[in-house]
Amino acid sequence: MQELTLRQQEILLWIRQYMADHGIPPTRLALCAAMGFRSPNAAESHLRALERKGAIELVQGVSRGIRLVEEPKETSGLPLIGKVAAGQPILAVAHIESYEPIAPELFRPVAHYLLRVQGESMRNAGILEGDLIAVHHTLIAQNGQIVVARLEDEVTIKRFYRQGERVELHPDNPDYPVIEVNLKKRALHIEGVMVGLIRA
Amino acid sequence: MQELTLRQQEILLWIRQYMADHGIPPTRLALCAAMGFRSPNAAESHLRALERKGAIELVQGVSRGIRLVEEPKETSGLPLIGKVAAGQPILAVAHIESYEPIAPELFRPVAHYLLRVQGESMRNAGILEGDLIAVHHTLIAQNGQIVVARLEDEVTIKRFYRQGERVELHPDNPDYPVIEVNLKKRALHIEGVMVGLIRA
DNA sequence: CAAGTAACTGTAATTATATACAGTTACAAG
DNA sequence: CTTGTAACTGTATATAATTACAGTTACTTG
Repeated sequence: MQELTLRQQEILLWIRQYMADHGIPPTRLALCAAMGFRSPNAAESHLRALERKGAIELVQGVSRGIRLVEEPKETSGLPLIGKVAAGQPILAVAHIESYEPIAPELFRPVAHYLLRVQGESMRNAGILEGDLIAVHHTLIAQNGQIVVARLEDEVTIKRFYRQGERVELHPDNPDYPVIEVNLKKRALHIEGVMVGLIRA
Repeated sequence: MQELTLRQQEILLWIRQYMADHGIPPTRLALCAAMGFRSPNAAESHLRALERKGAIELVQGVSRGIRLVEEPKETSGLPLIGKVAAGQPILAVAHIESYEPIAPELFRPVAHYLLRVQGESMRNAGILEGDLIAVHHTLIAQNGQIVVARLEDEVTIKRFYRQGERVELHPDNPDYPVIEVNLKKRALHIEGVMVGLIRA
């Protein structure tokens, strides 16, 4: 959205207020009356300007055909992370598929985001492909916890075991191999620990 | 709000959908087109009826002057059902352990309540002891669906298969037996179907 | 200083929309 | 059997609303 002039901001604000009050968008004439315009064309051209700048959308030929273009707001809920591209931070906005209406406090410790599970490597822990796991963002994990780990730009969900410099990432599925990591040789980052699961 | 006729419910539903889609209430003519009316007065009188029954409000002289009257909605969240005592309806208030902050619409079809899982009989379906399953309350189930069933006062979660009078309730765990029911001999009630799962 | 743009006035025409009035059909209840 | 109501058809009309066209004024920018 382009920057609005002061007057345009004022008008956009009024439209928002009108819609909150009346449940429907205003007409050109209502805008005239509110702003003190004597010409409906003043309203019209303001609306056109707002549309040009991406603040609203106009549906032509339709009475009250004004749509607010929503700002990407943070709803109370948890961001759902889909596929994570290699080498990018997990919480990059680009990865957010949607916000799910789930209270973070449902989980203990609180969940920070949801991650869609790919593959069946944690099948025996009751984690299936397509499930959403709730993740608490933390850098430290206890032995035996299920963690979201990043191993050389690859994000994976495994059970975490550490002894000194040696870490083992265990799948909960005999068909998958245990991953052994020597922290001195390969970079391993804990992104968070699993605190819950949603299957929708 | 008074009770609506089937047709009125249908129309109210359509209005809701229209508003969700377009961001503005519909006109009488739009309602006509959608419902197949040939007369705008059909739309008008339906709207009047809906207003009389308190489902909507009409603002006279104003285009698209239709306001939805909000239902006093329940505590947003889903009731969590713990142990169900034998012989009692599953949704008895006495069984409600708590309300969990989860939107029913997270699941499709919508969830009506959560049920705590006891036992490991559905282990291979990724359903573990202590998990909460989201249940859509319905009396009909399709073959293969995971259902909440009541068999002689006992509530159980199993996969449902039916052929005529014979029903099989399959666990997803080879350690548990398949339960066979002849509907003529034993009473079996479907309480609902599983639509999701929460592990907190 | 010319050109572009924001922010308007003023008028007019067309179309979108609400809404009244006069009926019809079917069904349920007293 | 009448009365009431839901669910419409069909016509008509006033008014609500959009939108085009022709201007004006002030300010900013190359």
